[in-house]
Amino acid sequence: MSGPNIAIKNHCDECALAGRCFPSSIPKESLFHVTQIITSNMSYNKGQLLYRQGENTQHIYVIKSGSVKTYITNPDGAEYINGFYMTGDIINMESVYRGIHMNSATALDHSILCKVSFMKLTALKDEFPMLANMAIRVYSQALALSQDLLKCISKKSASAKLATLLLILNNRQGTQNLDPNNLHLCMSRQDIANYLGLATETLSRAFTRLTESGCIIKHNRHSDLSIHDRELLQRYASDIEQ
Amino acid sequence: MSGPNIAIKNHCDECALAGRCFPSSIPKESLFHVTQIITSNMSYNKGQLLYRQGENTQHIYVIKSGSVKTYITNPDGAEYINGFYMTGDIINMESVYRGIHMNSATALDHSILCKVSFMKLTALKDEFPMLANMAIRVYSQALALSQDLLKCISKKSASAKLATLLLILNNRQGTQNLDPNNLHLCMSRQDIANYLGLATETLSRAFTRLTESGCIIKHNRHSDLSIHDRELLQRYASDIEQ
DNA sequence: AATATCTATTGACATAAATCATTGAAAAAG
DNA sequence: CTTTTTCAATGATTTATGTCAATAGATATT
Repeated sequence: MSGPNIAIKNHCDECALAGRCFPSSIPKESLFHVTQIITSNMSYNKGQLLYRQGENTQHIYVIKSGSVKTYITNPDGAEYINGFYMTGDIINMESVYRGIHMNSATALDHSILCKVSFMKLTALKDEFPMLANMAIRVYSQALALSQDLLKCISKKSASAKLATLLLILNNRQGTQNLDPNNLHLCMSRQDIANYLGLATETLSRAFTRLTESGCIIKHNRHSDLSIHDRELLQRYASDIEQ
Repeated sequence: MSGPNIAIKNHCDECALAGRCFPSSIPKESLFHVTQIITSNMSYNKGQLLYRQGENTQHIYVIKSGSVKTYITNPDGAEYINGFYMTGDIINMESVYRGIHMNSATALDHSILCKVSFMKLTALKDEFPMLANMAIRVYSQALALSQDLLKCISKKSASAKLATLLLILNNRQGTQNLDPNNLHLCMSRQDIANYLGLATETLSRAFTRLTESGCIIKHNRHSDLSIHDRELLQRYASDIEQ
């Protein structure tokens, strides 16, 4: 769907993310420097592994389109979802300080990413000091986001957890949808359940509940829904409706 | 307790945290610059509010000693713990990008903090480029840490959650204790329960369980315990023991 | 030192969520 | 187009956790 009809630009000065990405802190006439240190438009299929926890790494990844989940695999096989990321997000920033992937990442949709060497980015930063400011702003935002998502999990009831997640995802998908109430769930029920600390069956019942109460309308079984009564959904999210 | 017998140094070149804090990326002879942009050794009593969510902010805080909790207060009054922080940690980094406190912070013990203006830090960074690298490393580490703590919450059973938290706290307190198995819980049961998404009673029963099974030994009712059977505690943490 | 207050623990019971089993719908494979 | 596989939803039952109530151990106050 997101393939041929969107013209993917190789150069940062033509990229749709321009204002939200690192290059925005660099003068236009110097942008070719950045284009040189990135591997642009890497394409990943749905379900494809981007990287594996424990491997060496020297890059951060910018999601140009699509979506990604990051997760930790325990020795005993259990999988813990760290977060869901989408267009405009930068992933693997937590791995910079040790140079080792702190978690694994898999594409949830067909996704296009840019790969930026943080070594080369550091070098470039000496030439363009604003780049460092940008990096810190991006990091600060990432920290805030990760704390935000935490709210979903510490919530009490299953419906409240799900309602909170739906509101956050809707808020994050923002202007990407035509209808601001539309919501696309790129991850499986199992991923969501895992992330919220619920059994898939319990999650399913929570979906049923939110649907039957009129909060949301499901357009198909998996991924497409719209928020029908936002206020009610917010009440569910704060566990006022039980 | 941590008062008069520990000599608190005002200058960064004399600080015990030297190697782990921002100034470590600056040549010794230039350290006086840093000392000028920090407000050092601010003292907070147990239970004292450091800052409140929503307020304007221009500083990050370095914890020189003591411990701090950060939390979000919902409109409906519910309190969600974001995390527990201790000696060497830097807090409020998530607020840099908007200049507004994203959460509130309260001292859990008598604590001594340094307050660093991030405006002035940015200015100084132009003079000492390594400072930016340090900042990014610190941010990266903070992100990794916040994801680490996430594991506690998404864990299944109450005992598993608690066991995971105890192991993480023990790991983080690290060399601060004489006995590496000793553990000091600076936060209340309610804070822990809130953080783990449990009722205080359920948490209490989890403590009893870990105690009766011989994983841990409690030295008093509240805060002091030691890990007696680490392997068993780790089994509880991965939910192998039910 | 005695009282009051707060916090943690324990017990009894209700309830939400996990588990096991089944059905049904959609997607993938033939 | 049919078959197979995968994934989501639902039902019946068990279990873990939440809730309400009481007790006991600390700390603070008088």
